[in-house]
Amino acid sequence: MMREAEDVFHKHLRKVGLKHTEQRDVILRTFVETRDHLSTDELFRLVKKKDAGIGFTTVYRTLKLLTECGLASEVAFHDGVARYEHQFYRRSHHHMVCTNCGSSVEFFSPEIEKVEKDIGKKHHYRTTRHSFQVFGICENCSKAEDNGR
Amino acid sequence: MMREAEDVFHKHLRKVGLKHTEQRDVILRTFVETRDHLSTDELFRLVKKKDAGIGFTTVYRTLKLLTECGLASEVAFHDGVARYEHQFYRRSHHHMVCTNCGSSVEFFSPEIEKVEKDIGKKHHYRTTRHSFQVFGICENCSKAEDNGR
DNA sequence: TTATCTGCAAAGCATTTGCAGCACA
DNA sequence: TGTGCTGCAAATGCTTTGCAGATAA
Repeated sequence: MMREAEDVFHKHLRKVGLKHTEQRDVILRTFVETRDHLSTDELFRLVKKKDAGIGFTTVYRTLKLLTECGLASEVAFHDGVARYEHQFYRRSHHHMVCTNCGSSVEFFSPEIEKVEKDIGKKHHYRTTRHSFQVFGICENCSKAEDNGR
Repeated sequence: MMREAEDVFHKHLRKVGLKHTEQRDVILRTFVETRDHLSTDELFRLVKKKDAGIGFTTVYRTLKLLTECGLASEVAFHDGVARYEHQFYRRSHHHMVCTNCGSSVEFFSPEIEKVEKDIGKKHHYRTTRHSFQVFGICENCSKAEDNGR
């Protein structure tokens, strides 16, 4: 998986005439090996542990590159920061976020894909993507609330 | 409709011990009579046409108040600005946004409500709301693209 | 009278960009 | 050898807050 991600990334770099650098590789590897929804800043902190010399700007710009070549995609948790997750070999999925503690679960829902298609057809839009998140309170937080009473 | 919106707003103000001012009324009226998805800044510009003395901050804070009492709700178009729409007497609905020209259409989809409920139950979340948007290219922009070739 | 409101200006914050020196090809 | 890269610092753009004078109750 890591190998293939690197392949995709390096091909993309060559294709658009950009260079292959040590920093970009470190950032890609850190991103792919993390199973989470990272903000630019969170990824930056992880990258710094491996190579303290890499700056925020480089992480920020590399994340854009990863998004361009389809390795990363933005997910909106509506908490004021952009988050990214890796899209390598992953089925289309969605997130449910706990508005109390910020934890999230992923789920798959073919119905949603169907709604996108149907609505596009109905209104003559050529749809490209959609965004769907569910918000609520997770089991743990619900319990904690009850105990607090 | 305007009358009822004012009622809800004034009751809310009294309830939380806030005052009824001319500015707040102008902002409410402007907001309710506009059928659109307004950013704070857009609403501010409309309000200024009626009363040039009203400042951005007041619009911003009043929009928060309207959201608190359920008259407004935030919609995410993912373009970096917060947008609001009025919720008075409106069925739950969603948006499809053209990523080229920014225009949008509204649609209703009971399936989405069902998915929220089902997923919440499955993962033991007490769901409170969800966010769903479809993105694509509208008919006009598609045509314009074709003509451009 | 007095607590709240208003509008200005300034602060916050995440994101983006300009630039001088560095590194890959 | 030269174009692109890096990281710093500063700019940007939207959102939020502090404050002194104004206003509703």
